[in-house]
Amino acid sequence: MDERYNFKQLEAKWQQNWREANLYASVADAGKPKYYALAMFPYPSGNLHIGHVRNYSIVDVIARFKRMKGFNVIHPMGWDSFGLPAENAAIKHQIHPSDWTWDNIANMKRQLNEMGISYDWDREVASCHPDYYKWTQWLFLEFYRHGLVYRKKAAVNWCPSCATVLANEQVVDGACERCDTPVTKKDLTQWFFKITDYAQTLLDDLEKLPGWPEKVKSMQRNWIGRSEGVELRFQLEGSAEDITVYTTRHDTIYGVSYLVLAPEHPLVDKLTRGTAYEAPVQAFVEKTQGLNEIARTSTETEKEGLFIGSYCINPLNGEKVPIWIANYVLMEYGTGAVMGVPAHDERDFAFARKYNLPIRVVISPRDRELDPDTMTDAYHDPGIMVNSASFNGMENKAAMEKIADYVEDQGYGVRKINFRLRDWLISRQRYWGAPIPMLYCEKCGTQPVPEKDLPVLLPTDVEFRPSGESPLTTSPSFLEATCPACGGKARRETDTMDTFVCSSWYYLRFCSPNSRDKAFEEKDVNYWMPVDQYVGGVEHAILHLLYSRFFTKALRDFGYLKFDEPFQNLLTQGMVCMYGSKMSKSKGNVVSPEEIIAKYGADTARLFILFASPPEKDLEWSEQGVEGSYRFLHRVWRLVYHYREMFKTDGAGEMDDAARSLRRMTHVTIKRVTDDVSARFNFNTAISAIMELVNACYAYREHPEQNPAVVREAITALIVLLAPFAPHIAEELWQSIGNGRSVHLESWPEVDPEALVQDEITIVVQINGKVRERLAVPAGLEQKEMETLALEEPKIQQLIAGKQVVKVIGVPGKLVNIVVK
RNA sequence: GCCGAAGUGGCGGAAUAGGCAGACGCGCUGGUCUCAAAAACCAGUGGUUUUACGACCGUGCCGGUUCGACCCCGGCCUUCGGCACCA
Repeated sequence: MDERYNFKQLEAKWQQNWREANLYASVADAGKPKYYALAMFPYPSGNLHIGHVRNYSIVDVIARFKRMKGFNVIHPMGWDSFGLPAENAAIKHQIHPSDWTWDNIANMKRQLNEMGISYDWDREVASCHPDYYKWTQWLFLEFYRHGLVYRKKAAVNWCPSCATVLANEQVVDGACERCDTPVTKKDLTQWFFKITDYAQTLLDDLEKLPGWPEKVKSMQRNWIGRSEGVELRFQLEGSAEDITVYTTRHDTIYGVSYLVLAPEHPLVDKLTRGTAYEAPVQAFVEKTQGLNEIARTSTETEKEGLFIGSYCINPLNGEKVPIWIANYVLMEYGTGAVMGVPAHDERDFAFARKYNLPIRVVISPRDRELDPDTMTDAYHDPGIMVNSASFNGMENKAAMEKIADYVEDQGYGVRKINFRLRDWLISRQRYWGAPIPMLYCEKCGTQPVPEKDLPVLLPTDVEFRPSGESPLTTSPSFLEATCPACGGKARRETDTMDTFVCSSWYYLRFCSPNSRDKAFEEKDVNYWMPVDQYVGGVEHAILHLLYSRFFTKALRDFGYLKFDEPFQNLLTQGMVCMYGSKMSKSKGNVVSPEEIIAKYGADTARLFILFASPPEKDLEWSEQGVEGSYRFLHRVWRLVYHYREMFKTDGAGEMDDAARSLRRMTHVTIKRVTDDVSARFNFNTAISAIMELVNACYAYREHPEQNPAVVREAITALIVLLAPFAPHIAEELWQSIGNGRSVHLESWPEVDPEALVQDEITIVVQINGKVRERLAVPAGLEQKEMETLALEEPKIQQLIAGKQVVKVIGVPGKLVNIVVK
């Protein structure tokens, strides 16, 4: 054994050894309990960043721990390798996206191996490989077959910089989530996944996920945005047509003083064409549409509108209601038409005041009367119905049900549940993605590519320059196809799929990565799935995690899966920060994992990152902290080195107090580390417990009488406990104390309850809740005896002298509190 | 506006079921070793006060429950995150 810890040589040695032994391969085995540990697979940008290191270190600890606990662990890794950066690099550097991507994958795989992460590389997948995207396309066709894919023309989000459309989920504050460019609207015919069919289930089943952070669940609830209300028809005056509005406040229908249409509403043109209102209305519509998404949907934007010259009839009270258009009504939500109730809605109130529209109170607070002329705010609290015909005097909450019943009975409208969630737009006008496997035949119309013709391969003869159209349109060989129905000429769909489609099912492919004739084998998937522990950044709280849940539910309904949630437990790891803000190239506060590993080694890097903060919290990077972890590993090394000879004999020594105390420490540490790792994923406290054991060993080293058996037990436990966190040094030390088999194949140590027993414990004596004295007492002392002992203590006697003891509270094993007056 | 999370030494953080606040690490101070330094090892390290023993204060703020509150309850403040002219 070397006297010094030489991480460089030892880490390389063991990485090679583990690879050659294929130590982390996983094989389905119905006789063993399985455990699926998964980190969100990365986009192969070329280099591992520190966030990856954190993510993969966390999952690696879990995987290694579960393996040692006897689980059949699957811990795969792959590449989310379609996407824009490859294409941008191709344009910039004249490299093919494929070459760029595969080079990056090779480099990142090397970096991951240098981290010592225990992946089963036999299961590696890359979403840009034809063997993978063949099945992405197959899934698309399955969804199509089941009516969950459709094509429609819609005003869609367009990112001018990325030159492609985006899903709603990819628009953040009106800007592209990738490049921050403000998104514009474009009318395009695009492919959609009907995720809205699953809105209710996606919402309800969040209840089945107690292992998910509340935060992520609430984000998904917000995004799905369920609301219960009523769709109500207003007859147009002097016409058979009507306008349907959606409202969640049908208790206020008697307070309607106007009706507002979205400027894009189809009736607007119809009602104003050829009237005096046509010109001003058109001007208004153009002005509103000129606004970008941010201005259009901001609460700050001044509410503006225009009367369009028509009236309709309030079905409940027969009143004539003027029809307006306004910038605050959105065509995309509900019916694109709302009723204006100024007395009870903030926006309507502001609008009515501005344009002098009547305000009628229909819900009155119990303690005062509202005066429409002097009100300064809309009233939206509960109250009593007024000015509402037969509903007067009712609680508005109760009236809501009654009015909904009435509306339905009279045929004025129906109860309606609305969702904010939109269908998922998956077409992308870019090259580096899975081609959408559809054909257009002049005779037969839209035709799916037959399964036997999959994959629809990406052509190589394409022009990458972004033009707003898919680069695939520049490849004649790709465009021309044969109609599977009539054998005539057909044209291929040239858009590719959103990369989130690829990442919505990769966790299934990991179960059967090499299956040639199926996306995944049912027996594999039903053995390994669901994922027991999923770990990744919170930035995917909605996007990837919602899409994956949708895929799993749909595939269950198609009959391919037996479960309906893909990820049992989810951990969203915190960001890695430096100088208080997230590491990013633009802020210039990045540290390179490669440099850290070169300087300190992978074990140090892992240890620091796990020790500095619990996994779900943000982590402040500190080079001094890294050095502390490095020092600790040296300290462990020297300790084992010091005791190396003791492993060459099997002699025991006398069990004196010091030996007993070290043995106790060993087992306390086993208990603490086990609890911290299994129950809480608090790796920081697990590591601190290991550090305390090391400190205890150093203290014991000074003791004149050494007990080799106790030392061997402590050191053995230390190395095994350290193995999930710092796998290389643990392996080296393990072998250097005479073990031939890998430490990573060892069983997790068991706590010996005998070792935890103490003869004497320290209790605290409080007077009025303040600690006044500490007493050493025999363990297991009865409450009464403990109280007596505390009261007899001279110092306590002195402190309570002359005072009246009101009460004595004894908590066995902990403390005695004496209440005095 | 609605929903969610957080607030503890100089710093990262601990306190797992209401029972010793500050584990562990960083930093700092002192010591040992050394010609010297580094490394290593040992000791100390919340604040105020005291020669000292000790005493008092202390977990964002105000109040409550309790023998006892970082922890539970009520009300605020601040920071971060999500949703938001969603009808």
